[in-house]
Amino acid sequence: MATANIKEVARHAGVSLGTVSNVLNRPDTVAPATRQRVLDAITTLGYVRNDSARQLRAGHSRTVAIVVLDVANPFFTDVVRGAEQVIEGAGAMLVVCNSGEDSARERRHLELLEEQRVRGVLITPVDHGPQPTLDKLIERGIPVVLVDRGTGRANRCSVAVDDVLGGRLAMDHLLDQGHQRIAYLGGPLTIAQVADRHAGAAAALQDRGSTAELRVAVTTSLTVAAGRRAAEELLALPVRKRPTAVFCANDLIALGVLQELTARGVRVPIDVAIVGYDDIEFAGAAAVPLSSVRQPRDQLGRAAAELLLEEAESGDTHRHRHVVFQPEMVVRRSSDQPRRTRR
Amino acid sequence: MATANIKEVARHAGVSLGTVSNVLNRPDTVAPATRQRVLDAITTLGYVRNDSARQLRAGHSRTVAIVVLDVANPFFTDVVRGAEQVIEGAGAMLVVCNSGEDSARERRHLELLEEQRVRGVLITPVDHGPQPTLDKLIERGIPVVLVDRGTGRANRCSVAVDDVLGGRLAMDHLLDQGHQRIAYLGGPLTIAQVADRHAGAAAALQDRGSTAELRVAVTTSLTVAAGRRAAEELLALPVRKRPTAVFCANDLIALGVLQELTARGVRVPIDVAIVGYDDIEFAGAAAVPLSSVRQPRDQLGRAAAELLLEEAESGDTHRHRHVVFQPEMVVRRSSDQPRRTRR
DNA sequence: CGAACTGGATGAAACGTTTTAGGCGCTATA
DNA sequence: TATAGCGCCTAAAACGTTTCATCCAGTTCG
Repeated sequence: MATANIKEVARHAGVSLGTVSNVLNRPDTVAPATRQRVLDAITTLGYVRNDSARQLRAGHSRTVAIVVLDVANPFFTDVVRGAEQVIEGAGAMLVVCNSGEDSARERRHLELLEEQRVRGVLITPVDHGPQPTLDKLIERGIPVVLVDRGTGRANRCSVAVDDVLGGRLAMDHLLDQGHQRIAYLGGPLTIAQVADRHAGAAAALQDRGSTAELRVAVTTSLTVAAGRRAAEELLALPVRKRPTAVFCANDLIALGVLQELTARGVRVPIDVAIVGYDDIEFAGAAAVPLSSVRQPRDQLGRAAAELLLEEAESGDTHRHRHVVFQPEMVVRRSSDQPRRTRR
Repeated sequence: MATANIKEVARHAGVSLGTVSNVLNRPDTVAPATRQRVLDAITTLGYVRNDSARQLRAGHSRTVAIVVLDVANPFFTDVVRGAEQVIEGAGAMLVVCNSGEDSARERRHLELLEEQRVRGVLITPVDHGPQPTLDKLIERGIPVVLVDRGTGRANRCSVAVDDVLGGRLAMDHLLDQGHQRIAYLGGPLTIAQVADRHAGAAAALQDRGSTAELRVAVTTSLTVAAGRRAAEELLALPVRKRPTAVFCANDLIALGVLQELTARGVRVPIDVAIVGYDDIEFAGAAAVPLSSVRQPRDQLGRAAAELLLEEAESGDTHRHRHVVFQPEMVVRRSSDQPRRTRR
């Protein structure tokens, strides 16, 4: 119970304290016989390294934190899995913190992480404006990598997916299918992704010189429930004005829309086509498999983790980088229904 | 950059080092004027407590870890959210570790957590047999609470949901609807939940003296893909032998089944009824909303966290407890189709 | 044979806290 | 006027590592 420490191990093995430390950290510098004696002592005493002491000495820990907006959002869980691979491969530990889209919680987490002198932080910040707590981390020399948000800041690395391109891809697909009345569902528009995807859709329309109409319906959040409500509003429109296709800012909304439409007897994709965004696992598993814009989520996590480790190791010589991935259109049944253009 | 420490703060404020510590930990024991001087010094120097040193002194950290089988499984994310509330309410920090159903990774995590002298561990262990790494933690005095697995161990607390009851509820519901050929889908059977839910279903059958048939189809995992494959196998049966209802060990399987069946033109619930388990968010959001056995997931997380904190505080006087929650049958469209009993 | 290395081990310092025992100057009490 | 008590503060001892400067005994080389 009274946890054995390195000193007791040393005494037990009949060597000095420094030698035990060498066995632990530079095994090749100690003679095989001695090494074995120390290892034996370690196992018989059940010694386990005290990481607090080690960190205290080292000045920083070996854990990397990822602060996500919502642990329950499949997008982030995939990013986490990607980051895990890299971080654990480097012998460090990834801990997941959940801000729950709440800046106060985010701040509290960052403060605690700073106290813990974490090796680095991967974060999708709640706010877009100035981020004093984050800047403080950076000043202190803790590497920060922005995930899927805020590309373009000079004092930190970032990884992101080209949301404007994603919006284009979705819109091009729907236009290819001959849709003339299209709705974009998502919100709040203060979220950069939501705005960018819409910008991409609008740009696609303009580039083609299409006469199609793109209407925006702003939702209060990016959830299934919000999707249901948005669908209700669509259904309130007279059929002639009703969009024949909806492009949703994420798959949760799309699933909500899908559920509400089918519940009300509107056929997908015959009456209304749906395209989502993110391509979460459940997108393909929906009763009407959902077309979606796929983001390379685990790559996003991996790239972020790699940038972080790189910065943590190279220190001052590090030059911040901004990696942008390209999304991909995945067409499934929910939008696979070409229609005649109506004049 | 060269992080200020408590000593510099003391010098800056013209007090002793111990006084600064008192301002931080027992503010009321220091005279208001001095306190203010110290606080000013802290802000001007941008001092941030070094948690490693604090932990080293204290002998343990203020973080609690939760080790889940899969961060991407909505069941666990909800448990995490419940636990978070309690842990953060107590001023501690919850970190999420992902074992990914891999005992090696689980072990590695536990070892690192032990090195970090975490305050406690909430865990759903990968294996059911003896758990040496976990026992080692307990011997060292680190509280461990089992989550949804392994109730009945003497040396640790646990929280769980009554899976046998859950199986009963589902089966009773299907029998009430008049089904005579029912399949139970899930696996591997070495997972206690999978076995218990089946046991409950079988018990319900027996208690009623029903003549209905309960066939078991074992899957290799509890995923959407496994559900699809299981559905394929069901479809291979001649229609007369085909079950009219399937009870799935979890919602992921149920969603997979639902997708495959509808893709193959089998109508749910008219041709085949489906009942899932867990009632994840997507269950209600499926195109045919899924009947499911709901587990009080956040309560599970909350209760686990409370037990943990209790144990961490009371120390030796603690008596281990095993909390069991009761599941609830949520009937939705996927099984809402009474049928005439066929003889 | 002396000098220069070398592999292997040692001892002590340092990391930044918290805590404990005590010190100092007052005031209230007997 | 002693004494005890109190409020406020200080000094020093831990906590368990890692690292760095040494040291020692061989070995190699000129």
